[in-house]
Amino acid sequence: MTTHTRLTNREVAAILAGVAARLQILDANRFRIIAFQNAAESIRTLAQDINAIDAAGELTSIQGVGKGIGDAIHTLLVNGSDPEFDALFAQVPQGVVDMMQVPDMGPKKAKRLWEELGIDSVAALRAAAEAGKLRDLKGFGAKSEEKILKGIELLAKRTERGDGERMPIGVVRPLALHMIAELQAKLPAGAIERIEIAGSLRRWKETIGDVDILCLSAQPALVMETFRTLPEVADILGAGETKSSVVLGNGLQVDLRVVERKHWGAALQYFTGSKEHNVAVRELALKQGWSLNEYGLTATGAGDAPAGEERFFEEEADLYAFLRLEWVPPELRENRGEVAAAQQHTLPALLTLADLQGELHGHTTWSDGVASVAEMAEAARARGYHYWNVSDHSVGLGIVQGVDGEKLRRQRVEIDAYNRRCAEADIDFRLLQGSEVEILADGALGLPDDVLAGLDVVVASIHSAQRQDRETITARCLKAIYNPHVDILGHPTGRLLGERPPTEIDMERILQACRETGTVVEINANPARLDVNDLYARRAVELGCKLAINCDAHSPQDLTLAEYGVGVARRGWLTAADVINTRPVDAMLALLKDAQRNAHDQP
DNA sequence: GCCGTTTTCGGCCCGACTGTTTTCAGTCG
Ligand SMILES: Nc1nc2c(ncn2[C@H]2C[C@H](O)[C@@H](COP(=O)(O)OP(=O)(O)OP(=O)(O)O)O2)c(=O)[nH]1
Ligand SMILES: [Mg+2]
Ligand SMILES: [Mg+2]
Ligand SMILES: [Zn+2]
Repeated sequence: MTTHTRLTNREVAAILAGVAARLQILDANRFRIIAFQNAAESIRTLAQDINAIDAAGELTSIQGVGKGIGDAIHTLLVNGSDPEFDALFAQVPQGVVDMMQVPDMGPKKAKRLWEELGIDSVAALRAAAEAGKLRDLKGFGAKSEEKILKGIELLAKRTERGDGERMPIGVVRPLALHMIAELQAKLPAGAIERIEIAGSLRRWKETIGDVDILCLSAQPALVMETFRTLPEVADILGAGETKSSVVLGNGLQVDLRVVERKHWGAALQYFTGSKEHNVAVRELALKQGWSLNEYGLTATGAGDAPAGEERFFEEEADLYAFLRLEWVPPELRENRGEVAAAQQHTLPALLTLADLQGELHGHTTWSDGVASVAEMAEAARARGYHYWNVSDHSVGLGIVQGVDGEKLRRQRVEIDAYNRRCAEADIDFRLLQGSEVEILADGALGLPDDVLAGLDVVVASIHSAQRQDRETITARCLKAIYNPHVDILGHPTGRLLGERPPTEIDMERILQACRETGTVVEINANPARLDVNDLYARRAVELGCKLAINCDAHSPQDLTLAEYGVGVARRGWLTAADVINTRPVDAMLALLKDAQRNAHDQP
């Protein structure tokens, strides 16, 4: 019996991060601080509910959670608070922690301003800087004040955007590609030998903190000068000999690093990250007697090579190979087991965009799509697909004109006619007829079973009453999953990146039910959704589920979004075998039929 | 505070850029 509300993974992670921040300000042991940061990050990126893990007594199985932090989390979950954490939170005000969000304001500066000038909020910091009160402090000058004011402005700009400082990959990626194209166009031919996106964008993370670009050039100064003067650049944060940092008008930061050829391999490895992956690889290198930085390896003397001996790598793969590691696809570089797998040479063969044979969720003018059935089919064929499931919305969705049984009968005629034309022209393409059937508030579906039975592939999803409590919305989806006509659970968590948090749905129970019934879990590739995300995708496969990658296209252009879904899948360690729409149409349909035959009654 | 195909103790990644530092700390990548 608990009297407090259940803490989410995100909330527990935030508390641990808050502890780490306060320990930083109090100048605690730096490894203790890192331990709390690591535990926070680990829990933030956990696919399973921390309460369930605690209930199973398995907290210390979480990477970075040992006895100390494990016990504290347990106390937190059971009592709603932990006395030692409470003391830390009472000791250092939130406002002082908030000050560390200001660029160039770290724990040391925040501590001194707090202790020596009593500044305990970003607002107070701004006032003091504007009044010129900071320059009296040793180590601070007029420039520091200026920088702090600029930093506060930048912070405000970043936080006024919905979700805070990170932007969805779907927004950032086109901007980054555009900047690279501009750079290449503005520079003389040959100035850029190689240029590549690095950082979280190369790893296809769903949100991007900043863009990182690596460039190989014999004229670094020219490249960076050109970069800093691109039209979209609003401000220059830093400009040194090897790297520059700028801010665009929309608040997005872009970092450029320029290197010479012999450093390319190590530099790309470094700049791709993640930080946690880099640390893991560098620790492994040390065990082999080599110190790794962004230039290459230097022997420490602890191994066979004499101390000071250097190794350089023109290609990233050469560096991994030297460390006796399989080359790690960037999407896996999150220190979630990939380094160990690379050592064993057991990394998964990740699926690729080219593996997709068709899609199973998309819309036409029969509901809220902007193109006809034939137009969408042509677009799908142009993508190299061999099938596409017409899954217009069912009735039950307020604003959208739904497709009922009668309309489906007429739509079937149109689909059959298109397929007949393909067959006559000997074209290996087939339209399927389905529905994106609404899971109504009580778990009933927006179409009757006898109508669903006549469809090829049924996607069930939620677009309304998304604020139901955890038990209600989970039971609602379970009911749909156990309907034998439902083939795919569409965008299961309902989140919209930067706009709407996921519903309270218990994904562990949902995924277990999907595995039980053979219901396929969707990776909705629309970059506003990316739902399920990488973590749930990986968990789904662990539990034995199959997945489908769908653009949920409402227009022909939307089909280009598939690459974002593939990014999620690869980050979830998925192979082609895990994703049903990598199969030819008949094999894919046979798989769904099998699941239907083996369907269980809902317990 | 966490962790272990060399360890249950003794490690824990490494460098660029900035400012006022007169020799390097702080912050960030
Ligand atoms: N070895 C090492 N590499 C780091 C560290 N911090 C950052 N890096 C590397 C790996 C990162 O992927 C890369 C770019 O840094 P960013 O701060 O931009 O991080 P990243 O792009 O991964 O995520 P983001 O979405 O920008 O927050 O630099 C560090 O502390 N140590
Ligand atoms: Mg970045
Ligand atoms: Mg960066
Ligand atoms: Zn849809």
